[in-house]
Amino acid sequence: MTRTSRIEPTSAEMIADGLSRAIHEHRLGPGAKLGEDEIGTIYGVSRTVVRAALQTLSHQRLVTIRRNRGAFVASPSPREAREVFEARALLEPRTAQSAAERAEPQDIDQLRAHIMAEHAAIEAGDNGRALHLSGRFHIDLARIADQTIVAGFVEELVARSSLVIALYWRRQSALCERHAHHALIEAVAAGQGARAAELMHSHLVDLHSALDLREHSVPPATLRDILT
Amino acid sequence: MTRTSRIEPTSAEMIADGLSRAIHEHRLGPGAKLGEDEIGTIYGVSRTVVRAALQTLSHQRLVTIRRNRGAFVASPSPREAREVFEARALLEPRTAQSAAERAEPQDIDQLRAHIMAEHAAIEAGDNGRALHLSGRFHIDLARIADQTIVAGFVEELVARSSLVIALYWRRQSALCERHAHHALIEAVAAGQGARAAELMHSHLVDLHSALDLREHSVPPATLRDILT
DNA sequence: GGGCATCACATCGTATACAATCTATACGCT
DNA sequence: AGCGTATAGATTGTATACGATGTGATGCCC
Repeated sequence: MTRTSRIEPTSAEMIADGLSRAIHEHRLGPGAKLGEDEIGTIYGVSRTVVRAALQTLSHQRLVTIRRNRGAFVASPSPREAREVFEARALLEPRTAQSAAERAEPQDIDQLRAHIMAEHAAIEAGDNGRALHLSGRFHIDLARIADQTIVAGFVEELVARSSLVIALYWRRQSALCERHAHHALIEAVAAGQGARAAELMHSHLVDLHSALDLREHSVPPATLRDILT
Repeated sequence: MTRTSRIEPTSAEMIADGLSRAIHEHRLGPGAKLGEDEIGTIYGVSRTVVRAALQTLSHQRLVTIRRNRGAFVASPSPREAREVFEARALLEPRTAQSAAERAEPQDIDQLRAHIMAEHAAIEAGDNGRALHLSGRFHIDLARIADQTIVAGFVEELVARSSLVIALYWRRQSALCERHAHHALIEAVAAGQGARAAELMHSHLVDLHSALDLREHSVPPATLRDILT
């Protein structure tokens, strides 16, 4: 969610947001074609605006644009997948630590609300939404840490993680997350920076180890795309 | 330098690159207006393409786009400036360490070549180019570390650092850089990861402390912009 | 003379039109 | 039949046109 202006979100931003959410919630999978005319018709705008939105998503690495061929939902290679989690393991323990050191009571409330919504989504069987909220938790943590720039990086990495999970997730257990996030909140609420960092690190390692990074388990939409 | 395709760089990419270099080399200062028509005339393309280029730069945070007002070279606030160097201090020691652990002889040669070119630029009094090369040094180090994603972040941060330096640089001494980069190469060449990380950290702290982050020392190009 | 409304101009935002490129089907050849 | 080529359709890349929104100046009123 790249929020450039606070009020009146540009139409291009709205479209980018819509597509972004669809990708996050796995309604659009890696490799899906994003035709300009098609999207334009759906949102009732011209291709000009759609192109701007697709370019935005392309810069966030959520979408791959291939010259004269169009835009597709990105499908990260195993290598990219590994790097995404390496980068997160580098950044997020620090944001968790800073968050623990600076968190105000209202921040804690916000985080707890997040977790509750996440649990609700899981109960309701809405896995897409649960995943989305789970990501937001990490982003909000970075925001609380009061490090805008790093928070931006984390946001991008979380988005890409969603694609990685869509491609390489091994088991369906989102349960481990519950405990991890809960323990994190406790540490943050208690102002235990070092512990928060440690918990975040092991949480990310857990996530990483739940991936099966052997060759594409699910080959992208069309076989042709791989060979092209 | 966002190199999406290896051959045939898109016209939009060429324009973005051109503007990017101009900004890096301080030929375009923070606050400078980037009119679409003006740029389009210069490069001989329509506004459509220019807009795509400006959007790219905007996503890299090198340019700020204000709705219905146009694009301007970004002028980072003191807070942003601080965060840029904080983020670098978080990322780059690690890339330096990895680089030291993985560097091949050819990588060392490349780094040395960079330094020599940098010195040459300084001797020639071409400060803009020297600054640009100095930035490339950090980016190449991240590349050698074989961490594409983190390297991308570093690239963005280096670019933004260039703006920060344009706004907040206190003394004109680029001499300290010489020693710092030289020492870094030695550590990398010797495979001393821990030492490389340490050197990188203190190098960045040095850079940061050479800034004067009290209010905008140099008000942006047009006075009105501040008041708006 | 200072402040405010109004108007002309410049610039941006979006839609549309045309050209370039790619995809896919159909045809002819070996 | 298999394979390569040609042609038609679809999709993207770029340019142009028009409407919307700011910018700056002029002129009026106080």
